[in-house]
Amino acid sequence: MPELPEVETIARELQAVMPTSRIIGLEIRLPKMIKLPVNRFRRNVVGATVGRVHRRAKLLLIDISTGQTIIIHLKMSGQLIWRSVTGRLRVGGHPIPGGTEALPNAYSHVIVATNRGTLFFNDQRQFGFVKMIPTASLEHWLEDEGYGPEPLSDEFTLDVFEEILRRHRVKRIKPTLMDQTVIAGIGNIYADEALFYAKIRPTRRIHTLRPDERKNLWKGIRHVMTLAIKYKGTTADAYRTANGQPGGMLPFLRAYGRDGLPCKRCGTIMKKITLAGRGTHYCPGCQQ
DNA sequence: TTCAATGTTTAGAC
DNA sequence: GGTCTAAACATTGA
Repeated sequence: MPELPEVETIARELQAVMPTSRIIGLEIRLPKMIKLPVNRFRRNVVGATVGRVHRRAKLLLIDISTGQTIIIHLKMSGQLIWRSVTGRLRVGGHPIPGGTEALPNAYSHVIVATNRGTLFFNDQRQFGFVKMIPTASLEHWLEDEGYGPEPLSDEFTLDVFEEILRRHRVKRIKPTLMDQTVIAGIGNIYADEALFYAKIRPTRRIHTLRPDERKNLWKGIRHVMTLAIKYKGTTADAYRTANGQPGGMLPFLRAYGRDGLPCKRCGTIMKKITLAGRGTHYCPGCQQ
Protein backbone atom coordinates (compact mmCIF):
# COMPACT_ATOMS: atom_id res chain seq x y z
CA MET A 1 0.00 0.00 0.00
CA PRO A 2 2.62 2.41 0.92
CA GLU A 3 3.23 5.88 -0.30
CA LEU A 4 5.18 8.44 1.67
CA PRO A 5 2.69 8.81 4.57
CA GLU A 6 2.36 5.08 5.06
CA VAL A 7 6.10 4.45 5.04
CA GLU A 8 6.59 7.43 7.36
CA THR A 9 4.03 5.95 9.73
CA ILE A 10 5.79 2.59 9.69
CA ALA A 11 9.17 4.25 10.24
CA ARG A 12 7.88 6.20 13.24
CA GLU A 13 6.29 3.14 14.79
CA LEU A 14 9.40 1.05 14.33
CA GLN A 15 11.64 3.86 15.51
CA ALA A 16 9.65 3.83 18.75
CA VAL A 17 10.38 0.19 19.47
CA MET A 18 13.36 -1.14 17.56
CA PRO A 19 16.41 0.98 18.44
CA THR A 20 18.93 -0.67 20.78
CA SER A 21 17.46 -4.11 20.18
CA ARG A 22 19.97 -6.77 19.19
CA ILE A 23 19.35 -8.87 16.11
CA ILE A 24 19.68 -12.49 17.13
CA GLY A 25 18.26 -14.31 14.14
CA LEU A 26 17.42 -13.95 10.48
CA GLU A 27 15.18 -16.19 8.43
CA ILE A 28 15.05 -15.69 4.69
CA ARG A 29 12.22 -17.74 3.29
CA LEU A 30 12.22 -16.18 -0.17
CA PRO A 31 15.82 -15.32 -1.13
CA LYS A 32 14.85 -13.31 -4.22
CA MET A 33 13.53 -10.56 -1.92
CA ILE A 34 17.12 -9.87 -0.80
CA LYS A 35 18.89 -7.91 -3.52
CA LEU A 36 22.41 -8.84 -2.47
CA PRO A 37 24.22 -12.09 -1.66
CA VAL A 38 22.29 -13.61 1.19
CA ASN A 39 25.46 -14.62 3.04
CA ARG A 40 26.77 -11.08 3.04
CA PHE A 41 23.42 -9.78 4.25
CA ARG A 42 23.27 -12.33 7.05
CA ARG A 43 26.85 -11.69 8.14
CA ASN A 44 26.18 -7.97 8.54
CA VAL A 45 22.78 -8.24 10.14
CA VAL A 46 22.90 -11.05 12.68
CA GLY A 47 24.51 -9.83 15.88
CA ALA A 48 24.07 -6.16 15.03
CA THR A 49 22.23 -3.64 17.18
CA VAL A 50 19.43 -1.60 15.65
CA GLY A 51 20.04 2.13 15.44
CA ARG A 52 17.72 4.63 13.80
CA VAL A 53 14.69 3.67 11.73
CA HIS A 54 13.86 6.35 9.19
CA ARG A 55 12.52 7.02 5.72
CA ARG A 56 13.48 8.59 2.41
CA ALA A 57 10.95 8.65 -0.45
CA LYS A 58 9.04 5.38 -0.09
CA LEU A 59 12.07 3.57 1.32
CA LEU A 60 12.21 2.36 4.89
CA LEU A 61 15.74 2.63 6.31
CA ILE A 62 17.10 0.76 9.29
CA ASP A 63 20.58 1.71 10.49
CA ILE A 64 22.44 -1.08 12.26
CA SER A 65 25.62 -1.15 14.30
CA THR A 66 27.76 -2.87 11.65
CA GLY A 67 27.75 0.40 9.75
CA GLN A 68 25.11 -0.74 7.30
CA THR A 69 21.62 0.49 6.53
CA ILE A 70 18.93 -2.00 5.63
CA ILE A 71 16.72 -0.62 2.87
CA ILE A 72 13.21 -1.97 2.46
CA HIS A 73 10.76 -1.12 -0.30
CA LEU A 74 7.22 -2.40 0.20
CA LYS A 75 6.10 -1.74 -3.39
CA MET A 76 2.40 -2.55 -3.87
CA SER A 77 1.57 -5.10 -1.23
CA GLY A 78 4.41 -5.24 1.28
CA GLN A 79 3.91 -4.86 4.99
CA LEU A 80 6.10 -4.78 8.03
CA ILE A 81 4.84 -6.23 11.26
CA TRP A 82 6.63 -5.83 14.55
CA ARG A 83 5.70 -8.30 17.21
CA SER A 84 7.29 -7.43 20.52
CA VAL A 85 8.30 -10.16 22.93
CA THR A 86 5.22 -9.21 24.92
CA GLY A 87 3.09 -10.01 21.90
CA ARG A 88 2.07 -6.48 20.98
CA LEU A 89 1.76 -5.92 17.22
CA ARG A 90 2.59 -2.91 15.13
CA VAL A 91 1.64 -3.28 11.52
CA GLY A 92 2.37 -1.24 8.47
CA GLY A 93 1.49 -1.73 4.88
CA HIS A 94 -1.11 -3.79 3.15
CA PRO A 95 -3.65 -5.62 5.27
CA ILE A 96 -3.45 -9.36 5.01
CA PRO A 97 -6.39 -11.71 4.70
CA GLY A 98 -7.26 -13.17 8.04
CA GLY A 99 -5.57 -10.44 10.02
CA THR A 100 -2.32 -10.67 11.87
CA GLU A 101 -2.82 -13.31 14.48
CA ALA A 102 -0.83 -16.06 12.77
CA LEU A 103 2.79 -15.08 12.21
CA PRO A 104 4.76 -15.93 10.26
CA ASN A 105 2.29 -16.60 7.49
CA ALA A 106 2.54 -17.69 3.85
CA TYR A 107 3.66 -14.17 2.85
CA SER A 108 6.35 -13.75 5.50
CA HIS A 109 9.43 -13.76 3.31
CA VAL A 110 12.01 -12.24 5.64
CA ILE A 111 11.95 -12.52 9.41
CA VAL A 112 14.30 -10.54 11.64
CA ALA A 113 14.38 -11.70 15.23
CA THR A 114 15.72 -9.43 17.97
CA ASN A 115 15.90 -9.70 21.73
CA ARG A 116 12.99 -7.28 22.01
CA GLY A 117 10.72 -8.52 19.24
CA THR A 118 10.50 -9.82 15.71
CA LEU A 119 10.09 -7.95 12.44
CA PHE A 120 8.13 -9.74 9.72
CA PHE A 121 8.46 -8.54 6.15
CA ASN A 122 5.36 -9.86 4.41
CA ASP A 123 4.54 -9.29 0.76
CA GLN A 124 1.70 -10.99 -1.00
CA ARG A 125 2.82 -10.03 -4.48
CA GLN A 126 6.55 -10.34 -3.90
CA PHE A 127 7.32 -7.01 -5.60
CA GLY A 128 9.10 -5.58 -2.58
CA PHE A 129 12.79 -5.87 -1.84
CA VAL A 130 15.49 -5.63 0.79
CA LYS A 131 18.88 -4.05 0.11
CA MET A 132 21.80 -3.04 2.26
CA ILE A 133 24.10 -0.05 1.83
CA PRO A 134 26.87 1.25 4.10
CA THR A 135 25.30 3.98 6.19
CA ALA A 136 28.18 6.31 5.37
CA SER A 137 27.37 6.13 1.68
CA LEU A 138 23.59 6.12 2.05
CA GLU A 139 23.17 9.76 1.04
CA HIS A 140 25.35 9.22 -1.98
CA TRP A 141 23.42 6.10 -2.94
CA LEU A 142 20.11 7.91 -2.64
CA GLU A 143 21.45 10.69 -4.80
CA ASP A 144 22.54 8.19 -7.44
CA GLU A 145 19.06 6.71 -7.40
CA GLY A 146 17.90 10.16 -8.41
CA TYR A 147 15.16 10.81 -5.91
CA GLY A 148 13.59 14.23 -6.03
CA PRO A 149 13.01 16.44 -2.99
CA GLU A 150 10.92 15.38 -0.02
CA PRO A 151 7.61 17.23 -0.37
CA LEU A 152 7.43 18.05 3.33
CA SER A 153 11.00 19.27 3.63
CA ASP A 154 11.96 22.94 3.88
CA GLU A 155 13.83 22.40 0.66
CA PHE A 156 10.57 21.89 -1.23
CA THR A 157 9.63 25.53 -1.63
CA LEU A 158 7.15 26.96 -4.08
CA ASP A 159 10.10 28.21 -6.11
CA VAL A 160 11.58 24.72 -6.27
CA PHE A 161 8.21 23.34 -7.36
CA GLU A 162 7.90 26.00 -10.05
CA GLU A 163 11.35 25.07 -11.33
CA ILE A 164 10.32 21.39 -11.43
CA LEU A 165 7.24 22.31 -13.45
CA ARG A 166 9.34 24.32 -15.89
CA ARG A 167 11.52 21.27 -16.51
CA HIS A 168 8.51 19.13 -17.40
CA ARG A 169 6.20 21.61 -19.07
CA VAL A 170 5.10 19.40 -21.99
CA LYS A 171 4.13 16.44 -19.81
CA ARG A 172 0.85 15.72 -18.09
CA ILE A 173 0.71 16.70 -14.49
CA LYS A 174 -0.30 13.51 -12.70
CA PRO A 175 2.34 11.11 -14.00
CA THR A 176 4.92 13.81 -13.34
CA LEU A 177 3.83 14.14 -9.71
CA MET A 178 4.27 10.38 -9.35
CA ASP A 179 7.76 10.38 -10.90
CA GLN A 180 10.04 9.69 -7.93
CA THR A 181 12.90 11.56 -9.57
CA VAL A 182 10.72 14.68 -9.70
CA ILE A 183 9.28 14.61 -6.16
CA ALA A 184 9.87 11.71 -3.80
CA GLY A 185 7.03 9.81 -2.21
CA ILE A 186 3.87 10.74 -4.10
CA GLY A 187 1.95 7.69 -5.30
CA ASN A 188 -1.36 7.07 -6.99
CA ILE A 189 -3.68 7.91 -4.10
CA TYR A 190 -2.09 11.17 -3.04
CA ALA A 191 -1.48 12.35 -6.59
CA ASP A 192 -5.24 12.15 -7.15
CA GLU A 193 -5.87 13.84 -3.81
CA ALA A 194 -3.46 16.71 -4.39
CA LEU A 195 -4.91 17.39 -7.85
CA PHE A 196 -8.42 17.40 -6.42
CA TYR A 197 -7.32 19.88 -3.76
CA ALA A 198 -5.96 22.18 -6.46
CA LYS A 199 -8.98 21.66 -8.78
CA ILE A 200 -6.70 20.48 -11.57
CA ARG A 201 -7.60 17.70 -13.98
CA PRO A 202 -4.93 14.97 -13.89
CA THR A 203 -4.51 15.02 -17.66
CA ARG A 204 -3.55 18.70 -17.84
CA ARG A 205 -0.32 19.59 -19.62
CA ILE A 206 1.93 21.29 -17.15
CA HIS A 207 2.51 24.36 -19.31
CA THR A 208 -1.24 25.07 -19.20
CA LEU A 209 -1.24 25.46 -15.41
CA ARG A 210 -1.87 29.02 -14.26
CA PRO A 211 0.24 30.52 -11.47
CA ASP A 212 -2.58 30.20 -8.94
CA GLU A 213 -3.07 26.56 -9.93
CA ARG A 214 0.61 25.83 -9.54
CA LYS A 215 0.62 27.38 -6.10
CA ASN A 216 -2.52 25.51 -5.05
CA LEU A 217 -1.01 22.26 -6.24
CA TRP A 218 2.13 22.90 -4.20
CA LYS A 219 -0.06 23.60 -1.19
CA GLY A 220 -2.19 20.55 -1.97
CA ILE A 221 0.75 18.18 -2.04
CA ARG A 222 1.92 19.36 1.35
CA HIS A 223 -1.57 19.46 2.81
CA VAL A 224 -2.49 15.96 1.66
CA MET A 225 0.79 14.44 2.84
CA THR A 226 0.57 16.15 6.21
CA LEU A 227 -3.03 15.06 6.73
CA ALA A 228 -2.28 11.48 5.69
CA ILE A 229 0.62 11.23 8.12
CA LYS A 230 -1.59 12.65 10.85
CA TYR A 231 -4.08 9.85 10.26
CA LYS A 232 -1.33 7.23 9.88
CA GLY A 233 -1.91 6.67 6.20
CA THR A 234 -4.75 5.29 4.22
CA THR A 235 -4.55 1.69 5.33
CA ALA A 236 -1.44 1.59 7.47
CA ASP A 237 -3.35 1.12 10.69
CA ALA A 238 -5.64 -1.60 9.41
CA TYR A 239 -4.21 -3.71 12.22
CA ARG A 240 -6.75 -2.18 14.54
CA THR A 241 -9.33 -4.48 13.07
CA ALA A 242 -8.69 -8.16 12.55
CA ASN A 243 -10.48 -8.17 9.20
CA GLY A 244 -8.17 -5.70 7.50
CA GLN A 245 -10.39 -2.64 7.37
CA PRO A 246 -8.79 0.46 5.87
CA GLY A 247 -6.91 3.01 7.90
CA GLY A 248 -7.50 6.41 9.36
CA MET A 249 -7.05 8.50 6.23
CA LEU A 250 -9.73 6.76 4.19
CA PRO A 251 -12.67 8.92 5.33
CA PHE A 252 -10.66 11.98 4.33
CA LEU A 253 -9.98 10.90 0.76
CA ARG A 254 -11.85 13.15 -1.63
CA ALA A 255 -10.86 11.66 -4.99
CA TYR A 256 -9.26 8.22 -4.84
CA GLY A 257 -11.81 5.43 -5.12
CA ARG A 258 -14.75 7.83 -5.32
CA ASP A 259 -15.68 7.31 -8.97
CA GLY A 260 -19.43 7.14 -9.39
CA LEU A 261 -19.97 9.08 -6.15
CA PRO A 262 -20.89 12.77 -5.88
CA CYS A 263 -17.98 15.15 -5.53
CA LYS A 264 -17.62 16.34 -1.95
CA ARG A 265 -16.99 19.86 -3.23
CA CYS A 266 -19.50 20.40 -6.05
CA GLY A 267 -21.73 17.33 -6.19
CA THR A 268 -20.82 16.28 -9.72
CA ILE A 269 -20.47 12.52 -10.17
CA MET A 270 -16.78 11.63 -10.00
CA LYS A 271 -15.05 9.93 -12.92
CA LYS A 272 -12.35 7.31 -13.24
CA ILE A 273 -10.00 7.03 -16.18
CA THR A 274 -6.73 5.22 -16.81
CA LEU A 275 -3.71 7.46 -17.05
CA ALA A 276 -0.18 6.17 -17.42
CA GLY A 277 -1.58 2.77 -16.60
CA ARG A 278 -3.02 3.85 -13.26
CA GLY A 279 -6.56 4.30 -12.10
CA THR A 280 -7.17 8.04 -11.94
CA HIS A 281 -10.06 9.63 -10.11
CA TYR A 282 -11.27 13.19 -10.55
CA CYS A 283 -14.28 15.44 -10.58
CA PRO A 284 -15.24 16.56 -14.10
CA GLY A 285 -17.18 19.41 -12.51
CA CYS A 286 -14.65 21.30 -10.45
CA GLN A 287 -11.32 19.91 -11.67
CA GLN A 288 -10.45 21.74 -14.88
C1' DT B 1 -13.35 -15.43 -16.82
C1' DT B 2 -11.64 -10.94 -16.81
C1' DC B 3 -9.87 -7.05 -14.65
C1' DA B 4 -7.68 -4.08 -11.29
C1' DA B 5 -4.77 -3.42 -7.18
C1' DT B 6 -1.25 2.12 -2.52
C1' DG B 7 5.06 0.60 -7.35
C1' DT B 8 8.66 0.54 -10.52
C1' DT B 9 11.20 -0.78 -14.68
C1' DT B 10 11.64 -1.76 -19.44
C1' DA B 11 10.59 -2.38 -24.32
C1' DG B 12 8.57 -0.26 -28.32
C1' DA B 13 5.90 2.97 -30.77
C1' DC B 14 5.41 7.57 -32.41
C1' DG C 1 15.79 12.75 -27.72
C1' DG C 2 11.22 13.09 -25.47
C1' DT C 3 7.04 11.21 -24.27
C1' DC C 4 3.67 7.80 -23.90
C1' DT C 5 1.56 3.11 -23.42
C1' DA C 6 1.61 -1.63 -22.42
C1' DA C 7 3.65 -5.28 -20.28
C1' DA C 8 6.09 -7.48 -16.66
C1' DC C 9 6.81 -8.87 -11.82
C1' DA C 10 2.90 -12.49 -8.53
C1' DT C 11 -1.27 -12.96 -6.23
C1' DT C 12 -5.87 -12.28 -4.84
C1' DG C 13 -10.49 -10.99 -4.96
C1' DA C 14 -14.45 -8.50 -6.92
